[in-house]
Amino acid sequence: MQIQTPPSIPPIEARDRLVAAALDQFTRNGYAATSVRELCEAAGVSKPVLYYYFKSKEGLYLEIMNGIGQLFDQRVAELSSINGSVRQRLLHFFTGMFDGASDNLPVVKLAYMIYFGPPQGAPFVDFNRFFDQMLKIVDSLIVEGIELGEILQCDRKALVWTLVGSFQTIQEEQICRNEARIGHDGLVAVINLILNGVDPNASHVECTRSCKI
Amino acid sequence: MQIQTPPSIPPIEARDRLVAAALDQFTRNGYAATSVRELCEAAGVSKPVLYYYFKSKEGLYLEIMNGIGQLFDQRVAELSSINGSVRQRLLHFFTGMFDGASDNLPVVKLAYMIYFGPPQGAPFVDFNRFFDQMLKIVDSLIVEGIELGEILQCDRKALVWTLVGSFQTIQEEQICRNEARIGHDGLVAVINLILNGVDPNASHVECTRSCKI
DNA sequence: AAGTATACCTACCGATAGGTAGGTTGCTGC
DNA sequence: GCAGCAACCTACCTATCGGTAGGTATACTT
Repeated sequence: MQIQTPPSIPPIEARDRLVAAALDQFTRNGYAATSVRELCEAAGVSKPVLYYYFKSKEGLYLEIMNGIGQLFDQRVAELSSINGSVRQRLLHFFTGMFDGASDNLPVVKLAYMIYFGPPQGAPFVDFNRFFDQMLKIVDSLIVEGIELGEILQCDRKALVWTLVGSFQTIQEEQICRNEARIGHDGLVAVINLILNGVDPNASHVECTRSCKI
Repeated sequence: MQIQTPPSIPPIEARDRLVAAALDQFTRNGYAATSVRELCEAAGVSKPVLYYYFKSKEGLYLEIMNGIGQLFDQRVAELSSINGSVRQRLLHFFTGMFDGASDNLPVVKLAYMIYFGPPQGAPFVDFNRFFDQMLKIVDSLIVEGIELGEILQCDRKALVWTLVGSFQTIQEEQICRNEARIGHDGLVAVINLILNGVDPNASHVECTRSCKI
């Protein structure tokens, strides 16, 4: 069988090389600005091979979208099964999502590009469900925290958006900067600062304010 | 002069119609997936007219990018000239940026698309300066707040990222959802929740915690 | 040995891309 | 009145697009 593998490409299957090339090229250039010719050159195959495995450019794109969805679902499942205080579970959830994203930066970068960017003629993929699911999980944990007296009665919606919003922007910093100015440790500091602000046992967390009673 | 203006387009100059069409089409479809033909059809002119005014597709794109930069700079200047407490100035700054963005959603949407998306063959435009400038302004205000005793000594970097991160995600919600689940009032609630958490005079803002001294 | 399936190939298709050549019309200034 | 300019036009250019037709080579099954 003729295998026209350029020496620099490891001997993986043509199909996998196409997926890898597509992830890379779609992240770098976007859907519309990435040609089938470029994808096949990067994968070291001819164009009919792409059509043989994926039926179309769009088919290859959807293959990658399905992969992203599965990655996210798997990660969320992994992070929903620890015990501890609500604060511990919130920290575990956020840092787990953050580290998972940092280990898959190209995939996450593509997901953000699609979330914020225009379709570019690509088939529609609704990434809102990722964000929505995060809001839901964090809200559940906050409800539990309030019920257990770990979190002050406060504007729950504001607290959810503060936590998820901070997380989101720190994650975005990893994607949009070559050298991120804040990372895992900064995320932990942010989550702690927020939760310290709504902690009923404030003296427990180094309250420096002089309380007026 | 032959003006082939479709009846639905108000009689504004061809150049302005091209800019408006380009903003709309680049936001909807992205740079690469928007053809010169589509732009000219939307503007009601023939292709040479675009080349007459902007020299190229790229030239039209850069015209819009310059406009975005100027809008942002003007807005920041407007919001930097009020008096009041640090909290009042922070609220004014964030709500002013938010309302300014809400009044120019297509422009902000395009800016986000470019910030998160790939170049798509478009000339590079560095939108980091917008985000960087926000970080800087908020950090200055927090430094002042700590000096004035309005804000507790705390992890300043964490506080900056919490405030700007929450703002950013709430603004992103306006862009990515047809019906945003949080808006101006939610933003105010979030900023207040964060600042309440680092307020030295906690009882002043309805502290419900029982302090242990 | 022959037929079938898989995994690839080259050559080519019609359509559209970004862009230009060469032109027309109306207005303005001299 | 005419030259020059601004603001537009049609017709056309080359290059590349997404995709297919028709094929080859190898391995496997009968």
